[in-house]
Amino acid sequence: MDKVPTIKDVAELAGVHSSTASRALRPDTRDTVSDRTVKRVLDAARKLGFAPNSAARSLRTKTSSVVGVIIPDLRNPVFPSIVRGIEDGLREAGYMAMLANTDGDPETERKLIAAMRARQIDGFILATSRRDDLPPTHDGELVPTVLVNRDTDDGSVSAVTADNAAGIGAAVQLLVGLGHRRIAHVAAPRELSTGWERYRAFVDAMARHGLTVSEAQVRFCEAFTEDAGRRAAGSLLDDNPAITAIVAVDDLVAIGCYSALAERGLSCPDDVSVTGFNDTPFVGTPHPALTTIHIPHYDMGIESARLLLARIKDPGAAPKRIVLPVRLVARDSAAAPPMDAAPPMERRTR
Amino acid sequence: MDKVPTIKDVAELAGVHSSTASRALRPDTRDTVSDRTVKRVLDAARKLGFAPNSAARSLRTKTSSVVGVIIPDLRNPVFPSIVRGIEDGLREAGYMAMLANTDGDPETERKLIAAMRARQIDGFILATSRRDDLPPTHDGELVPTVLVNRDTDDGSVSAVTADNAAGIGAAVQLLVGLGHRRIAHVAAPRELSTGWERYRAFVDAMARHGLTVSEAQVRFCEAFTEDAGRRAAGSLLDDNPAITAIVAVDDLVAIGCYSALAERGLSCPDDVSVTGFNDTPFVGTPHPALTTIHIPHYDMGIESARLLLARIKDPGAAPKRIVLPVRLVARDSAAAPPMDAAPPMERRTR
DNA sequence: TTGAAAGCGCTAACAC
DNA sequence: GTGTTAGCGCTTTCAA
Repeated sequence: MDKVPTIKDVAELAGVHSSTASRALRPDTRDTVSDRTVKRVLDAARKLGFAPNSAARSLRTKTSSVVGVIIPDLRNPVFPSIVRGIEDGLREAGYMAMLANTDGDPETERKLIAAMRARQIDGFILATSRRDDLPPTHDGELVPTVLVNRDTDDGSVSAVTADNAAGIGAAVQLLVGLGHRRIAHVAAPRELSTGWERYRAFVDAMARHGLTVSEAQVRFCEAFTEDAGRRAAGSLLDDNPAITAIVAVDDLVAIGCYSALAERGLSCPDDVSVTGFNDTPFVGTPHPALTTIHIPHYDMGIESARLLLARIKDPGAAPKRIVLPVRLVARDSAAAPPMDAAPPMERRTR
Repeated sequence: MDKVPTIKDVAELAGVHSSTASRALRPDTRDTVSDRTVKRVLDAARKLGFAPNSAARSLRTKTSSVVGVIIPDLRNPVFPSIVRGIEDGLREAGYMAMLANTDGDPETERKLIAAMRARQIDGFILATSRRDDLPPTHDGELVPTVLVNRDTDDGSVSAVTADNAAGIGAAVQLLVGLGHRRIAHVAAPRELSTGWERYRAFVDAMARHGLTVSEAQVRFCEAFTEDAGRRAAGSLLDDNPAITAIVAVDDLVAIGCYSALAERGLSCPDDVSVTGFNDTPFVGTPHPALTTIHIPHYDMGIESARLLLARIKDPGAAPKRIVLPVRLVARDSAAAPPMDAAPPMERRTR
């Protein structure tokens, strides 16, 4: 009915000046005002249903309590939980999330960041970074930024990631323990830290078991999609029919491997074992249930929000990297290799 | 390095007054300025990398080109695609999405709406509404709002939904065609339009086939979750062991029905058929692959964004309701009832 | 402890 | 077609 109340209305009702009302309203300046006045102002604000106009506040303070969250595509099942965690983490502190998707296109990302900057955003959480990306700047000033799930090489930006090395290590160890020797890797693009780290981890883990990795054992696919996984695994299988196990960089890619196997009349896990990464919702239900590496999606979101809020408060602090533990989830897609495939001596050594 | 450029800097560089620069910069007022001046201003803006400060603009115009998107929980697999569609629909028009989750709590929703209002949001897309909800108001003024996936009874708010009646009708028809007669329904809460409409559609569809629905054949679960579905189906099965098919209100609930069946040593589809709703990603992969109703998630998002933008432009227009078509996706979870369960005459009539 | 005054960057009357 | 002026609602010196 009446117009929306401003701080002036509150001040008037409380019988003080608007600047005093402002001081009384904000917790951080509250102690410069007498208790009696604070109470009067707060009462008046409550009575009027006052909510500060954040545009006006932003204009003055150049802050907005809004954070930009940029991801490749929300439909990739890794992201919903991460974003949910971010939202919860931000909300605790009175911040909100502005969400946008890039489909992995750097140009779209650039535009989005610019558009969000113009909207006075206080910081960014990015799940889109490539290894060689620079942190976003605001006319020379670094904008507080945290990366989730991905990381950059130079380490100049804070990042929250899962322990890729441990995860891939666990997958390789499981397969080797099962008796596999000819293990292949379907990797993600080298430009992405997730792809690169997991690839490096694969090579290292294999080496730890005395196994070398030839080029023919690895395929880099162009994206984290089922279809890319299907094609990469197909080419791998065709060039290299002797492989008995595939470590996929990601669950979606692993499901793509299932298709490649099926197309060639191969059975998983009887002919070829497959492992995934992420423990995406519902990967427990396909047939066979996918053995994969669980990452703490939600917690990664929460942590990245906290880290960003800390950076916003203290932009000078050194960048921090948080690596969250992962866990092998053994299901049905990894089993012992077929009889004729494994070195006889070691077979079935449980 | 230099400060971030304001419209004054642009005006100065172009040799005009800031108000002229403002007019030249915005497409809608551009034609009140001479072509020569427009060009000069645009060049200056480009050279300086000028982006209008949206806080200042908001403060003046009371608009923000930001839309609030409020959903129950992003982790429910219906939402990612819808939200993605919304984001794409908004972006076409230069709008952005602010996202928040309520976990279905009306109080959280209320607070969120208030917080977003204070942030000068231009409108809301809500996937959280209960049937008796009122549209959000801004001190007496209705805030432009569109509902997605859900609807309210009074029809005062624009809404984009899937054709629930047709979907449930198709599921019932499939099951009846397969020979089922004792078909049960695991419904969602009556307070939600999705729950209520699908329940009504179930009763109607059964009637169309000459089948009446007793109370014992229906359970309302408290939420769209696997666990709620498991419990509801369990109680249904225990009270009513003769049923041969379950129409679930939703895929998550249907997967819960799988669990209830398994716990009782019953097989799907051999003993009991199950149908879902939504055709959520990956429900094609569990065992058995779920027969369900596909809804156009992404398009629902796009449409709701467009509808909201139209309402923002013309708040006076009558509320519009868009019902998008659905499609039965027959997979493996619905089959003919067991021999001894179906009326002999009609069995296996193809 | 409080008030006065200025100003963030932009847009919209109004005047020329 | 363009400039002048005022002001959106808030915070923040500065003075009292």
